[in-house]
Amino acid sequence: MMNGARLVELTERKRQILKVVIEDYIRTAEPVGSKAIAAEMGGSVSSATIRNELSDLTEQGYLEQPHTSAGRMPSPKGYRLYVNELMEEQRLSLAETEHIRQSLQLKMEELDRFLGQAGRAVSALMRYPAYVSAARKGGVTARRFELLPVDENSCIAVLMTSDSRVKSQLLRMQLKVPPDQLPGLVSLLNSHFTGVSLQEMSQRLMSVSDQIGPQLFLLLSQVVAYGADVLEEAGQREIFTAGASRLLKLPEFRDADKAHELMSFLADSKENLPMPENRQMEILIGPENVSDALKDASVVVASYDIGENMRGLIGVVGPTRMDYAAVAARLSSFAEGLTRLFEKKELLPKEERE
Amino acid sequence: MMNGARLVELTERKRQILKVVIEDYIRTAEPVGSKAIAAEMGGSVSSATIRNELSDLTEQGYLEQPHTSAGRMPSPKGYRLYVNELMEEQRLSLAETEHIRQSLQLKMEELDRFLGQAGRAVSALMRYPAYVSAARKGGVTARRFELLPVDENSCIAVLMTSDSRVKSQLLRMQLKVPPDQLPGLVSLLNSHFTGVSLQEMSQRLMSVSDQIGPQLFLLLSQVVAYGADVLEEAGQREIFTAGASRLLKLPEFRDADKAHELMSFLADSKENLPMPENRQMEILIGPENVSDALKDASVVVASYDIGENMRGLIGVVGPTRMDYAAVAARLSSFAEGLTRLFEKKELLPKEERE
DNA sequence: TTTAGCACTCCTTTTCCCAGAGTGCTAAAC
DNA sequence: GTTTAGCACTCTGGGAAAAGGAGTGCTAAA
Repeated sequence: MMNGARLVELTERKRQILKVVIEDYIRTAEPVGSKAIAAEMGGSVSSATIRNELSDLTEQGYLEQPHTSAGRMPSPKGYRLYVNELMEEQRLSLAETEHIRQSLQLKMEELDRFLGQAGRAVSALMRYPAYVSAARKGGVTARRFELLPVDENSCIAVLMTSDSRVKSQLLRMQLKVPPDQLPGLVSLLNSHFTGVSLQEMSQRLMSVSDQIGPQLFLLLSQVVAYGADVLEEAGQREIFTAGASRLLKLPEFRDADKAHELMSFLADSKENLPMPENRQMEILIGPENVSDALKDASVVVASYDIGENMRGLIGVVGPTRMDYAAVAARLSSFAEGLTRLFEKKELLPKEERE
Repeated sequence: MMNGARLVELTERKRQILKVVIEDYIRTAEPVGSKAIAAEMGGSVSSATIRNELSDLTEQGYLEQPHTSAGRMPSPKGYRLYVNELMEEQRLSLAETEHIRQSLQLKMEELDRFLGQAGRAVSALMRYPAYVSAARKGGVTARRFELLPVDENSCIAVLMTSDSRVKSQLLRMQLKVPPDQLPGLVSLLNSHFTGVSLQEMSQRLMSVSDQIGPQLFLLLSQVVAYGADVLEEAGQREIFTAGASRLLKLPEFRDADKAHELMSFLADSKENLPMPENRQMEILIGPENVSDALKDASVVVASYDIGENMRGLIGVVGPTRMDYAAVAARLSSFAEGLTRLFEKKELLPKEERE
């Protein structure tokens, strides 16, 4: 309904003018004047005409004036229209696609480290701060336990999770357990503590307490506690941010206080960054952001798949006048690349379908 | 020899004046005038006398004047004397010691995560950016391998390193290997590939190539390659930085360009941060830093022990006028706390002495 | 409906000035 | 000989005033 209204609301010329204003403002970070617009539109109309149009656009809330006799700059509403309708999908040059492809060709060792790298790459590419996260699609459970004896006082607990990640840790045993008792414990673990939720695990721990001896039970508790730790951690999302200092290069963040606010938000609030769950890509403009620190900034965020079980988000933070077309194009290309990469590399091999 | 010279070079009163200037400047970030000094010294001498002394101190290079008729501010040489001789070891209040103790009481899960937390804690405590790293004292070798069958196409490789860390990964096998062949492979791994350097490992891989069948050899290579990866990574130091945005609160970094330079240095150059190997604590003042980005900043860095096999560094970056006494006191307390913490908690249990 | 012209507004930059803080020197006092 | 008071001089920081400029809105004519 809003869209229909808009199409009537704005003549083709007004839309064109709006587009010019926004793209100019994106480039220069300065309010745009009628004369500049007239020039940019090929001189087919005079600056006076433009002024009339600008007046209308301002009245309708697409543009703003910092003060009476300044040029115009886009309002959030203006940016929104631009992003929805005016912006041309930017095509990436071959060179650039190649560049993105290459920056993904990094050694990917562990997911955490890799996400950090991805964040830095995106930030470098966009020249804005970026953030990355990965989250499990569903709940994670234990798939398999294993215990390896080291000596009488310690053993290694190995845990494979339902998303095929393997974690292990050395455990010190409070009470000595002879190595030949371990296999029994392992089968107990695998029969009772796999494929169940965290809560369920602690309940089952209680229920088996009388079936085995105290030393074994102590060790069992340790292993289960470790497993619970791993699963809990696996269910959480960690967020990596990169390139926050790029903000300082932008005129709108010359003011140290503003920059500080946003930067410490990026550094600390690993929680409140925009995380749209549904869409493939989302653009949040200024006040559309919930978070207060972001109210003068915009966020472009895309999602990508990590195999079949996980989904990640990768976002870019910039000033409201950020070059939405360019950022969106690159980010979506990057996200696609990530999805493909995780398909191919099988960092997390797909789970057997049951 | 320089020290001897210095003791003669400066009268007690000059030293006192120097101290007042530095501590004033630390507080205010403004050049200090003769009158203020006279007042702070209890009015026992007049400002004129102070001026004479200041003149001398400036000539000797301990103080600087931004321009002819401004107050004095300390030069790096002045700070150096202050740190070496004038600064009083600051005693921490009980409350503060307690605060430090508490900020170490965090869940420490994995070392990486923990170091990140420690960095943030230090940065919050000092109100300056901080960085943390951990490095193995000696080379790391493999201590023990294990292979756990998953199915015909994959198995889990577990590796325990000489510093008692356990790492594991799921391996996809190119060629099928029946599970009952694994034990033999494990004993081969443990007899030939433990306790040796990375280079040695690849040599031995060659030498055993004709002793076993091709499928087994392929798997063996995979495991050894994984082991080499782990060891290599374990030998590297990663550096965590925290609180970089605090720079923006300091008057000397109001200039966005300066702040940007230092901040991106902190974010990127995980390599070039000051890393004194020997001392317990080190203070590097302005130009004493090798790195260019740090030439207008100072660094206080302390080392701590992680069990018996590792050693870490924790540093604070600030303006040259940073409050050396306060930072040094807190940092050293923090480093001690870390050392004790790692002793107690046995995150990395001490290695058996052979 | 478009355009030229013009008066007007408000920001930005520059210039100017001045108060204030601080120095260095000199000459007297201790 | 050291310390101090006094004084002339220097330099900065900040604010006011002025100049400049970009841009608008309106009016009247094309």
